[in-house]
Amino acid sequence: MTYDIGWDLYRSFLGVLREGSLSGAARRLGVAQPTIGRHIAALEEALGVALFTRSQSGLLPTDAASRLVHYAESMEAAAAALERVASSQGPGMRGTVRVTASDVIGVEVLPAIIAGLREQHPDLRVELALTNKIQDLLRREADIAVRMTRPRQVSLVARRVGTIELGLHATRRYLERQGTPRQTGDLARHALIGFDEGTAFVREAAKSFPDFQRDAFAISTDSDLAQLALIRAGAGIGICQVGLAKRDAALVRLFPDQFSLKMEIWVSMHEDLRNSPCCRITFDALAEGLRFHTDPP
Amino acid sequence: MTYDIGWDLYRSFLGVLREGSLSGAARRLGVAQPTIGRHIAALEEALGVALFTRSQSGLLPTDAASRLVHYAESMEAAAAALERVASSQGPGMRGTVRVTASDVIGVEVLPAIIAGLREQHPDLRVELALTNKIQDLLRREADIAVRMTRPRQVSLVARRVGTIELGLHATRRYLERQGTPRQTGDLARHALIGFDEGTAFVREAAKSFPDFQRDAFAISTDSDLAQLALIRAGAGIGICQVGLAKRDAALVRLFPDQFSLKMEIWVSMHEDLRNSPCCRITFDALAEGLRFHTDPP
DNA sequence: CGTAGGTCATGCAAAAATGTATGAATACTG
DNA sequence: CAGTATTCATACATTTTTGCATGACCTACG
Repeated sequence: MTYDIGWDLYRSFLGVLREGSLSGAARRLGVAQPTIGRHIAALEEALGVALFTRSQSGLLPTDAASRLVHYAESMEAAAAALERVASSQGPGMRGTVRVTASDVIGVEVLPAIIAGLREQHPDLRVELALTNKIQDLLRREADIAVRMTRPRQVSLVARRVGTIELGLHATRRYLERQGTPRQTGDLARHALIGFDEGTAFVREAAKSFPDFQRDAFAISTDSDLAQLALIRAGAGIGICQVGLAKRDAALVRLFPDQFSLKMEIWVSMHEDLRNSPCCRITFDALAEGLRFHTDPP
Repeated sequence: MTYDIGWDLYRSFLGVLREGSLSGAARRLGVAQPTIGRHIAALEEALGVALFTRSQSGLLPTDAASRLVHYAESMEAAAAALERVASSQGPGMRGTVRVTASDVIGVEVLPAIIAGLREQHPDLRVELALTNKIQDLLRREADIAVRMTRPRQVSLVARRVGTIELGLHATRRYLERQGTPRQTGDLARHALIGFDEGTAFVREAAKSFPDFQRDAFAISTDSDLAQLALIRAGAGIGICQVGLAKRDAALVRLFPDQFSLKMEIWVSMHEDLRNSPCCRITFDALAEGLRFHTDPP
């Protein structure tokens, strides 16, 4: 039934969706622009559906095309997973493992763990996908996920490695210049660093802290990394992980009793991957490394 | 990263896995045999892994290849789902819906429901995949599943439509010839129709009925349809759905009190498909039709 | 308002993939 | 045990696909 449409057409389709133009997709896929154009035409012909409205400035996906994105992405994820598994065949601990985590964890915590892991296993490749969007382990968009929430899906092996505490911080230097707030109400007179839109979790959590609200923020960004960098640069007072702040002698924690937010850290992967030595050893290394970094559960 | 391996290679790879030979895959995919051979060679080259051991009688997948099957199947399922969604674009109730169910349900119950549905919506195509293996709705191997167990996966919409009772049956004619067993112990002297290997569920259920055990079966098959046909043909005494037996005046139920097994019937689909008119209307038609056919939950 | 940089579409040549035909080796079968 | 029907591999012709070059068009910008 599906044997008359070449799968390469779907690859080109996805490329055009990603890049928004035939030319862009051609560059990305390493082929010529007319080739992509012909692929799209062939696919539209085969499916009997218009996928894009052509224009000189690019191609705009139709509603029909938008409804098909997900499936093309599934194919891509499966192809990528297949390649990763294939790369891990052969003797020794060789192969590629794709790990997803949040920005901050990925930048501040994981590098040391991964470095240690790769020191022991030089043939192990690690792909680090940093995003706050939860990637789908079932679709194998990633092999291993480090997340702040308990995974709900079945057929995942998940381990709770510890908890991370968030707290209000600023640099010593900032506080010397601007004065140290004595009570939470004083925060209103300070440069607060906060979120812009924020995730559902963040918005919910913020409700508990009436002095740390959106309209009070002097600087707001949804990049957790930028918030951390701003705090470190002495731009003001913001929230970051207590564990990270402790490493940095220049950072001071404020109102540790009133401002405290604890999150569980989970490492999870698809249960099928238990038999994959690479994934398993990476899983264990992440769990152990994070256990060391975090507070006990 | 995955942009140097054409997806068509995976399609050929899957074809060879399915058919066990280059020639077979070529026939299935509608191309020539050397083409498939070159595809496999190219894929092995690109992945750096031997996928098959060649022989004159066909190709034997290596362990490495076996570990990759799943991902190629995922791609195939995604491609098929994409095509189905594409086919449902456009005005009116048009499109293709893939329904999976067990053999017996699919042969004895669903045809009437599907016929009625298609009478109302002639442009609706239905693919009926009959298998006792639970197809993965998340991978979109099917759009809608009719199953005897409550689906455990999240992100599925599931409706319990009723219960089905299984009981011991035989034809009136058989009983006239061989005599009607008066007590369950008499069954040992009869031609019992039962399962061969059976599923985990069946083996578990069978434990409750000491007189209906594997070593007592005169005829055994794992095809539920064959069992039903054998009962109808008067070959002996076997288990079938009470609802089906009632339709057939020639069938008599035995030991309705001692032999009774009730199963819940669930209709489920991926929650994303609620927005697909075709899937939704098929889902509703199946739920309503099955509700009519089954006993209340 | 003209230039620069981007887009897609088209004609033609080159390259690549495919198909056909054939050979060699194995497995089944009467 | 010979004959038939498989299989995969190879050589060569053909078709298909792709790439290149170009033109037409739109947008942005000085």
